[in-house]
Amino acid sequence: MTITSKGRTSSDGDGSNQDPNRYTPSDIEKKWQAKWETDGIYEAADHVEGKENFFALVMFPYPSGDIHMGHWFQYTGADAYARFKRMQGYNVLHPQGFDSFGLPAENAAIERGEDPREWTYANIDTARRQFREMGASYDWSRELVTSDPEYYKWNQYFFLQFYKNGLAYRKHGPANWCPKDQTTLANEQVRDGACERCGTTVIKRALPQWYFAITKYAEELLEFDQLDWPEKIKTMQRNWIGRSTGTTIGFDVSEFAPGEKIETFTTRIDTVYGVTFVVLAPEHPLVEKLTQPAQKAAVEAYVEKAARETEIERTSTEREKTGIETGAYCINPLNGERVPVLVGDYVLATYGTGAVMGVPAHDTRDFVFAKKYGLEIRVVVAPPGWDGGELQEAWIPPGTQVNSSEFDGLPSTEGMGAIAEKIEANGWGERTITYHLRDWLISRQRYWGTPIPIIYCDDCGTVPVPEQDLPVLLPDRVKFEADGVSPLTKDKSFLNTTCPDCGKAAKRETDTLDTFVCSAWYHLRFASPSPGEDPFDTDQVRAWVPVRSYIGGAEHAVMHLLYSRFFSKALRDTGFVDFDEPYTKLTNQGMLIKDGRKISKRSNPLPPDPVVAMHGADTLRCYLMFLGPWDQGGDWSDSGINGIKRWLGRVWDVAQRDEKLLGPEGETAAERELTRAAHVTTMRVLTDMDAFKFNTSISALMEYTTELLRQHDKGNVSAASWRAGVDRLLLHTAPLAPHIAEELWERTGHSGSIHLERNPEFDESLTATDMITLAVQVNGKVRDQIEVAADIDQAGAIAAAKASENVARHLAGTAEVKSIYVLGRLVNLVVRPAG
RNA sequence: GCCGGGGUGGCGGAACGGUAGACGCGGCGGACUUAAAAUCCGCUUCCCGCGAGGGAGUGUGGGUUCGAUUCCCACCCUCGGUACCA
Repeated sequence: MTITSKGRTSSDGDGSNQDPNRYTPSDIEKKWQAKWETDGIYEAADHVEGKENFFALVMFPYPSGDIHMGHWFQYTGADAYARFKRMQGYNVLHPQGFDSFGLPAENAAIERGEDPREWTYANIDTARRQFREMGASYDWSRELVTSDPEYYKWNQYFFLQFYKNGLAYRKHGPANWCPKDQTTLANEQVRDGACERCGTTVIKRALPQWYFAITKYAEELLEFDQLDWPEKIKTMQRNWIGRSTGTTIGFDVSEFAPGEKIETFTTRIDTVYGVTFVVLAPEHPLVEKLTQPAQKAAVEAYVEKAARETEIERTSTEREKTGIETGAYCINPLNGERVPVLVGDYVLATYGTGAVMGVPAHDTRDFVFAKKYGLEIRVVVAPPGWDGGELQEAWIPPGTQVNSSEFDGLPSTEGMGAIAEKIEANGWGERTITYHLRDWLISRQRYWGTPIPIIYCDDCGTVPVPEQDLPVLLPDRVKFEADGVSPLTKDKSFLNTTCPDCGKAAKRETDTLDTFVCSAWYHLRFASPSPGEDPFDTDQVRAWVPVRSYIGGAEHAVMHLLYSRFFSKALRDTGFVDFDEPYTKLTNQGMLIKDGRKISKRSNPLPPDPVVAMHGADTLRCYLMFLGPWDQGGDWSDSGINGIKRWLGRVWDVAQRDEKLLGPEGETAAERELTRAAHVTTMRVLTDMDAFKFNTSISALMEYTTELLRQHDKGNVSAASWRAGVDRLLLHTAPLAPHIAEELWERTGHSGSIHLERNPEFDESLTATDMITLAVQVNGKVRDQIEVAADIDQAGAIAAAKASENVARHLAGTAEVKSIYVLGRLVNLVVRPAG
């Protein structure tokens, strides 16, 4: 086939045509993927003369099966950005790996009788192949797999460092338990009272469990000044940490339990004179001591019932508040009043002090509760204009202190501080800050995870595994039994060991670490993949971290992202790193949906492989990025992909047209027009790519492609500027469609990879035109469009506007009020009826 | 309830306070073809009009402005997140 000036090439990929000039994605994509890998062009050196390092990280996948379209959406966008930054002249590190520990592997193993390790590593092989088909620019030399002993060894190592420094501890107490997954869960992994993974209602179970002391960093984790993160994620973290300032105040109960006080926490100490009862959580340690003989049976029954209920049931807003009297009374230290002590299941043992002061007049829950049990409702913060009558509902906003002894008449906003001061001065309590954030529960009663490196010895107690004995290897070929209990508890060769201190027989800890421990520091290992005897090399980490661009889904806002921040701070305080934050810039890709619903393997499937086979990876990449603003997600439809395919076909065509048909260089209008289009395109593409606006980048490139084709058809431009234009098009296309760009770069006579080239530059002064179109408005309505010289002045523009026939018609019979000229845009003639 | 997105043609979506609908899909018409596919060219917000042109129009109602998709106020819908947090 000969390519003529009108030459067209077909871009359908049926492969039946052997024409070497045909765009056949499957051929060129395989070819380049292999070559890039052989040449190692995406492997990042730690230091390159004259280049600034840029760590472009994307959240690594869990290898639970095929890479699906949602992954493509996320990873092609992240890859395009990394490629763009590389072409901006940065020394870019864009690694990939697998977060391969976790429940799905184990569940699959139980369901299908497969070994979790085999299942996982088979999935990883598939995922690796699919990533290669995507044409992503990963530095595979740094790949990491978290279930490899050389990785999880360091989870164990860090656990021991944290243990030594008081940042890891074991505690016996109520923990979230998922009955289906047969394991405890961190608070962050409980959504609406249900297991984040399987949706099963979570119950409380008392167990000895390991924790990381994330709450020590609660205050520091609220600092986001250094972080260029989406406001949404920062807000979610703030809410999760849940800082509230208030006052703890003790209510004396020595009449019933000598020397005891009920500590309560409140954010509304201004209402303390309105306390008419105090409620304890059913689990509160004082419940038993305070309950009077007459109430004993009833209270015990109530507490037992509450224990059987789930947190969702107990905290449902629809549910009626219930409570029961203990028969005991406590003393409000401010006014000496004796108020009843109740037990109520709407009070949570895990928040604040596990006891609340009841102020029905100024708290919605207390109001309902008081109405139900006939308790006094005493107004102490009067609403504006309050007549002293009964409230119809709790008054929450500020007001004026009443019934509050010497504080009467003060605005409650001032009463708040004054009352707190009095309480502190008298030693009744103190101003306190509480957090919703709990310590990170890291124990999992499951097999497929990092073994916790602890040994229990009858004589020496809890003994950490010595560092030189790491890793504690996860045993192979374990047996899974129907009871769902972790095989580690039954594997004698694992379980039985000797005490490192005294040498006597001892038992290993059988719990494994939460998989979120793996992802809390993986970026450090990417920066330093083979450091020898250390978890990572400090200089290498310093070269790359903090991560300059981190990409991932918003669903990790309070799990991974919070844990990772904690890990950075804990590693800083244990002397491993010298920075505070792991990821200085975060971008969330949006969600890819189809038919208005999230894509899901079962209910709404959308496998990428058939699309790649039919259209090619470049087409799919670009299509996903063209769907809409990438950070807001996309709406998949099968039909639209043709538009991208046609565009790439046109790129293929335009790059290979015969330049001999074009003329010599000269200052022609067509030449200037082509130059202008070039600079406008580069300006748009550079701006948009940097802001993850791949969709508008692509539309700019589509327009530029059309312009190049049009100019070639006319044949009035020089071969040199034509060639430069094609180069520019290919360079801008390279991050988005890397294979076709590379193929055409080679075919147009370049040596070396296009992906190691620099982005084209632009000169803003060359983006201007000689003639411009001005809109002419009369009273804000467009009445004509006029062509004028670009350098026209205001008077000239207004005169030209008035010369328009249609404009003149609308001006007839009016008097001029004023005329506005917006430079290069429009003229607005403001008039009113004459006379 | 509270906190964040977002409501624009038949569809996905563009628009520094300045010609609303770029780019693409789909549709319609045409070229090429024996024919079809592919490709290329043109048209395509709605209403009135042969046309020139006119009117309406960015979820709703107000406001600021010469001019508002854009800024302000009130509200509706929708998608995420989150909550007896004392």
